[in-house]
This record gives sequence, C-alpha cells and structure tokens, in this order.
Amino acid sequence: MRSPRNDLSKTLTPKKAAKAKSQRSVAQKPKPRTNRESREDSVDRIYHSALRLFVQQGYRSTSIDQIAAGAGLTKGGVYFYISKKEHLMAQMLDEIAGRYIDAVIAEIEARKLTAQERLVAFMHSQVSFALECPEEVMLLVMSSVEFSKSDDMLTKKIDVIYERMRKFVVQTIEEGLANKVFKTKLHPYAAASFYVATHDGMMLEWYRRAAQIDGPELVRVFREAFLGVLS
Amino acid sequence: MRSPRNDLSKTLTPKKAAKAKSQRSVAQKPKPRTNRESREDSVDRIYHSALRLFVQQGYRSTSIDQIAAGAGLTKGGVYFYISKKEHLMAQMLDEIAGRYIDAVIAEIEARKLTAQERLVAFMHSQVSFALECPEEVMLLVMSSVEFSKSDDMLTKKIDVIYERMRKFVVQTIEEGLANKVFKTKLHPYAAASFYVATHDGMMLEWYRRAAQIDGPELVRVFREAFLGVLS
Amino acid sequence: MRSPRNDLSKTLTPKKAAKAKSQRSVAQKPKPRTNRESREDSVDRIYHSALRLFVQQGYRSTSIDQIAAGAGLTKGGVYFYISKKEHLMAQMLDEIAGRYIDAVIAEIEARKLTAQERLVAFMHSQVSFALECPEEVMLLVMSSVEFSKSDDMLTKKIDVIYERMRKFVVQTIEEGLANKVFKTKLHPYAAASFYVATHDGMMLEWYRRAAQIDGPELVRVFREAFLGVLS
Amino acid sequence: MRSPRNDLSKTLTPKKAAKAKSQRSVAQKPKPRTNRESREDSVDRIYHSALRLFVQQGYRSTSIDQIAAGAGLTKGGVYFYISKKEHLMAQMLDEIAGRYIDAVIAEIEARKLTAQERLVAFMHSQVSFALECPEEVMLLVMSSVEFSKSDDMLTKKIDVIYERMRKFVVQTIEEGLANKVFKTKLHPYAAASFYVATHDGMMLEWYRRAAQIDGPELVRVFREAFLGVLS
DNA sequence: CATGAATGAGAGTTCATTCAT
DNA sequence: GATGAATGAACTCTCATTCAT
Repeated sequence: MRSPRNDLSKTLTPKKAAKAKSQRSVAQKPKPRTNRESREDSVDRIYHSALRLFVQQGYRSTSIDQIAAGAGLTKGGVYFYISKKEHLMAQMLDEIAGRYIDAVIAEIEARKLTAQERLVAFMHSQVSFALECPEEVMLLVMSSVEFSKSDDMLTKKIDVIYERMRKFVVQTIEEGLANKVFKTKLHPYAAASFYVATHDGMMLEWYRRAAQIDGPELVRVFREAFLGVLS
Repeated sequence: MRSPRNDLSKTLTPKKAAKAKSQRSVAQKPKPRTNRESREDSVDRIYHSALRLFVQQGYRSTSIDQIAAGAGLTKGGVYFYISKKEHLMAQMLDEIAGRYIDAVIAEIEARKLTAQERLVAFMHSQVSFALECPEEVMLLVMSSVEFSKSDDMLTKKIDVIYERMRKFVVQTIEEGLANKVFKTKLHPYAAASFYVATHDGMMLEWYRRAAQIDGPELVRVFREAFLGVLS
Repeated sequence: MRSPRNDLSKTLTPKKAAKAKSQRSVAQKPKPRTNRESREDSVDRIYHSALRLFVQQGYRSTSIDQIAAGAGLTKGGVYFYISKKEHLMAQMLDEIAGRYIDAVIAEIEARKLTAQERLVAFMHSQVSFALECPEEVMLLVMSSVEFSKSDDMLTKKIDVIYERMRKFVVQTIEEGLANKVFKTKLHPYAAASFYVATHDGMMLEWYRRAAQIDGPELVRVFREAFLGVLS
Repeated sequence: MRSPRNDLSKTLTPKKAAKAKSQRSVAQKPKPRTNRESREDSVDRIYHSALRLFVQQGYRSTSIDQIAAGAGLTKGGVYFYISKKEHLMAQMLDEIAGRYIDAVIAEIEARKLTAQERLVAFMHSQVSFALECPEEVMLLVMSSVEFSKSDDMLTKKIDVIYERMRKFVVQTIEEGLANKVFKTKLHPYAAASFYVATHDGMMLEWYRRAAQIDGPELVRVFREAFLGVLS
C-alpha cells in the first residue's frame, strides 16, 4: 500500500554513480540512522547493483538474487522496493532516457544555435554524459540489442527512446538542409541512422576495449566522420 | 559412444541459408533416403532453426525446445546431434568466423592489392556476405553484446574473432601508412576500433530498421566515412 | 511484553458489523481522543477488515497486507495487535461461536420450552443472527470447508464448534423422542447431521446467490423440511 | 510441442480411483514396460495425488511439490504433464462435471420418465456416483466454496457447472408443475436452490463425518425432505 | 535416428513474521 | 501505537540435460 514501490531514486547523480563503480562488488551497509536514509540508501544500492549487472551480463541473465547480493540485501529485501524485475528495468530506462536524451535535447533547444552547432552540441553532450555515466549509456545500447524484435514492454520503451534520438537528428538535419548549412545528398533519415549506428557502435567498442582505447580520439573521429558525411 | 556429436555440418552455403529464411517457420522433413542424408538434413535444420532464434531472441533466451520445434524435431532429437547448447553456439560462431573473416581475408591476401584496395575489398566482401547471410553476421554482432564481459567459453571465442578482424585492419593500415597511401594521424588501433564500431553499429541499425532503411546507401556512407577518416 | 495481544475486542455488536458492511472498502480513521479509544478502534477495523476478506477470499488466500489496507493500517500495525494470523482467526471463531452457538443455546435453555419449541427457536435464532451478521456465519461455514481434515489448531477449533451445534440438536431430539413429541424413526445423530448439512448448504447457497434468491423463502423451506423429517 | 499436455487421462474409472485411495500416500512406481504405459500411469498418479490433496487441503494450499511427491515424481515431472496448476484443476473439474452432471442428465433424458421419476433418478445417480467416487464430488463442492466470489477461470468454470445442475432441477420441476405432478407453491428456482443447498450440505457433512454417519440413511432423509418440499 | 519421460537446479514472486525506530 | 525495512521460506514455473526404449 504505502510501500515505496515505483519511485526509484531520482537523486542519483553522476558523482554517486562514479563512486559506486569504484567500490567493491558487495556494497557495504553504512548503518544509516533514519528510516529515510536507510531507504534511499537501499534504493541506491539496488539501482547500482542492477545497473552494473545488467550491463555486465544482460537483463535476462541477471537474477534478483544477484542484484540483492550486490546491494547487500536478500531477494525479499529487493522486492520490498521493486514490484517486478521488469519495472526496475523500465524505471532505469526512463531515467536514463530523461537524462541522456530529453534533458540534453531540451538544453540544446533552449540555446539559439545553428543546425550544425546543434548537432555538434548534441554529440558533445552525449559524449560527456557517457564519460560520466558509462554504465547508464551502455545499458541503453546493450538493451537495444537484447530486446530488439521482442514484443514486451521493455522493447517498446527502448524503441521509443531510440526514436526520439533519431527524430532530433532528422529534424536538425532537415533544418540545416533548408538553411543550406548542410549540402549532403544523403536523406536525413539515412543520416540519422548513420548517427545512431555510429553512436551505438562506438559505445560498444569503447565498452569492450576501454583499457586499450583512447576514448577522446575515438570521439573526435566520430564527430569528424559524421560531419564529413553531411558536407 | 552413441552419436556423431561435435561435427555440425560444414556444408552450409549462403544459398541454403537464404533459402531457409524464406521458408515457413517449421521446416518440413523431406524423408531423405539414406541415413547420411537424413543426418545432414537434421543437422541443417537444427543449425538454421537455432540461428534464426538466436538472432531473434538471443542465445540465452532461446530454449532447446524452441530450436527443436523449429527443426521439426524434439528436444531429445536435438541432443542427439549436440552435446551442449554451448557447443552448438560455439560451432556456429566458428563457422561464421571462418566464412566471414578468415575466408574473406585469405581471398584478399591471395590477390596483389594496395593497402587501400585491400581495405575496400574487405569492406565489400563483408557487406556482400552480410547481404547474403544477414543472420550469420547478426549472430556475431549480437553475441558480441550478449557475451561481452562474461567469462565463459563463448565470450573468449567471440573476442578472438573480433581480434582477428581488428588485426587485419591494423596491419593493412600500418602497411598503407608505411607506403604513404594513407596519411592519417590516427593511430592504426584507433582506426581499427572505428572500423569495428561502425561495422557493428551499422549492422545493428540495419537489422533493427531493415524495413525503413536503404541498405546500399548506408553501406556507401560507411565506406566514405571510413576512408575519409583515413585520408 | 510490548502490546495488548490476544484480547481482540469483545465489544463488537451486530449493529456495528452491519454498519461496517455498508461502509466503503477502506475504513476511515476517525482520530480518536484517548489511547484506549484508538486501540479499540484499530482492533475493530482489523477485525472487520479480516472478516470481510476471509469470507471473500478464504483465510489462506488473504494476506496480512490486505487486512492492514482494509483497516487503514500497515502490516506492522496489524502485528501490533495480533501475534499470528492464526490467532486472529482463532479469536474470530471463538467470538462467533460464542454468539452464534453458545449465547443462542443459553438463551433457549433459560426459557421453559418443549423440545419442538426449542428446535424451532434454535433455528430462528440462528437465522436471525445470520441475517444481521452474515459474514460471521459465512466465516464459520466456509472455514469448516477450508480447514476440514487438516491438523492445525483451527481445524480442531472448528470441529469443536460444530460438535456443540450437533450436540444441542441431538439432545433436544432425544428429549423430544422421550416425551413423544417427535415420533421419527430417524436416529438423533442422523437428524443432527441433517440439520448441520442443511444449515451449511443453505448458508452457502444463500451467500453464492444472494442476489437471485429469496432468503426468507429458503428459510421457510429449511424449517419445514427439517421438521417434516422429524415427524 | 508434442508433449502430452492438456489431455489428462480419460481412462480413469471408479474402480481405479477406489483402489488408489486404499494405497499408501506415496504411490509406488510399478516400472511399466512401454512409454505409453508409463505415461498413462504417471498421468493417473498425478490425477489421483492431486485429487486427494485438493480435497484434503484445498487447491490453493496444495503445492505442486506435494502433488509430485504423492505421484512418485518430482516437480519437473509433474510439469511435463501439466502446463499450469490451474489447468490441472480445470481438467479435473471438466471431467467431473462431465461424469457427475452431464452424463447423468443425458442418461435420464434418454429414458421416458415423469418429472418426479426424473428428479428421483437424478438424486439417485448423483448419490451412486458420490458413493463410488467421493473425492470427485467433494472436489466440486469444496471448490465451489474455495472459489466463490473470485474472478479467475476456475470460479467461472465452477459456476457453470452448478448452473447446469440448477437448470436441470428447475426444468424438471417446471414440467412437473405443468403436469400437476407437483403442487408446491415454491418457486422452481427456490426449489432448485434448496436442492443444491441440501446436496452441498450433505456432501460436506458426509465427508466430515464419514466414520460416524450412516450414509444411506442420510440419503434417504435427503430424498424425503426434498420431495416433501415439492408436494 | 529419434522420442518421450523425467530430473534438478534455479528463476521470479509472495508473504508471514520480526524488529529498530 | 504504529511504521517501514528486511528476512527467509515457500510457491509456481522453466529449462538444460540425461537416458531407456
């Protein structure tokens, strides 16, 4: 009834995320004084435990038991906060979409920029976010693979997120074409697909080879390749 | 010893694969005359059933029952040919790697080409193969996501395959740089990563949006972007 | 010791019960002045919430959470008053037995009546009570089904209650036979079983088909059938 | 696919049922020679194990593990035959309804009888069946309590079964009234409710007190009471 | 060559119960 | 007097795997 279901922490910040990642696998429980602190803490630990595991092993291969262990709880403890595994994932995706797509777009729309500047700003914002919260972005990319062509709720949710991303690119390119900023013969939809393809591919490659890869250099290549295609 | 395990058909050809795709969901059993034919037939049907399902739903979400149904067999029948689900996948990956990476490279090495020509030939060969056997290539790409950062045998196998792909690109670029064919400042490893990233991203996007996308156009963009980066 | 366990309200009256039924599903909390009032109030709300749910869904299918929600409390709040779900049920059965069997019998014994008059009075009293507190009676009948042939405490308790009912009927019939008021060949035990059977069956049918059934008519049939059998 | 789900044994006969009941709790596995025998045997053991447990403890309180243990199988073994616990119950109810209601009615309709004779025949057939297969009938009666006022599939199924029983009684009484065979003032629907009520009540009482009760005598009382009410 | 029966481990989920606050 | 967090056991159901036939 009054259990705190369905309102996963909105308080997660990149700092916290980064910190959590550097801790060891089973989070320590810092004996919080108040109930409120204890709740926020548990929610947070569940969120990060799930995030890490979903990215590492995939959503379907991650068990609630593993999430619980990573959060220093038992299965039942996790279910005190989430009503369904699917909902946990859905909320994670919603939050990520909000911060990685919607917030970024909103911020760009708020500024007065040319089409080209907006595209570049979009790329930079996404890259910055990915540098701060790599797992969040990876969750998106990897889920888009794990759930492609299924028919559950999560598939739809992910499709919608990607659609928003494509739409922004398409609209910006169309505007750029109208203003003669871009002069490519490429259809805007194809260009958006190329953006998404490069985005996903780079994230994957970066995740797979973080140790051996020079992130900034890859990003620079990404930008040049994409803008090159548009000119 | 009760069965011919571990020797999945090497005889699969792209034609067959393409044909299989256009057939109905449950393969018919055409009453083959000899035992040998019957065996090869079953192996074939298992292979294609598994391939289709692995790509559609992912390896871990595909049950032996589903594979069997798709092959017109029962679970036990499938286990007559495969010893473990993992082995089935391993053999599929081996075969795909052989045809999609090794054979392609071997053929290119056999011809006398400049570094640039070799790169272009590589891209074209991969794209041609992907057009003929899209599921095979998708299996590779999607598995590389599903199994990233795990520690099973399949993860290692996939890593090795990708390593071979990267190695060819790196060596070719290095040769091109030595011969002054390429003049990029980009580190060959970064360029190879960009190749792999774009490759995977494009395949994913193509698979996700086959209906809405102009494949050839995307491929052309791919080639131009990549070569642009190298010059 | 932390709480006034094991002393569920004896103050419940049929009026209250009837009133509660006509209220909305989640009882309101009327901010009682004193602690005592508050306690009695919560106890009352728990009692009625549980009663309604046990009858609707059965004891085992009703969760403490549901009871708590119906009483406007949380799980923990309910456990402040009850020590075990089983005890809550046990106390409900005790109270119902007291009012539906013992009080009724005591009142009849207090009057000077012939055997036949006593039987009729018993039937009428039970029917009147059932009309006022249908849920209480249904709890008894339905529990006798849910717990038949188990071996927990509740099973025993219900058996005892039914035994008291049968015993009264048997003794009254025996007396009536001795006084030549009844002249049936039927064994008193069989007649008592027939009484109980008809009682339970009618209550069930009435509950199942309250909307389509003419209660008073069913009751009249009950009385006539039973007395007919005895003459 | 080809698993034998959803076709629970039609071969169960009263003899077998009676025999099974007299065996000890965990059925022995008689090492059947053929697959077919083994299947029928397992299905049979599951059916009887479930029937016994459902009647003893109720459907919801019976776990698949208990059913499996009673059938000499493991949980997985039971699930090889049933797809869902709910389906197992549904099939049991269907079979019971077929034999206890439909077959009985069909047989009576086939004979040329007066309304009164048909009612008596109906009662006798039901009683005979109950003497041979008491657990089957008890399952019906007890389920009607366990599932009253729920909204699942089983509730609807049980309602339909009871409706068929009521309908036969109503139609027969209406015919009897038309032919002046019955002269009661009682509404046919009320009479049917009385029939059902007495039926259920008697079955319950008989089940609860089989040891102490003279079954035939109770049945005779049932018939006389019911016919008395109609005259 | 293949089936069908069966196992056992583990998944997601629910819930009575405890307890610090 | 009551809350909210948490546990642990039990439940339904799935699935890779084995094996007699």
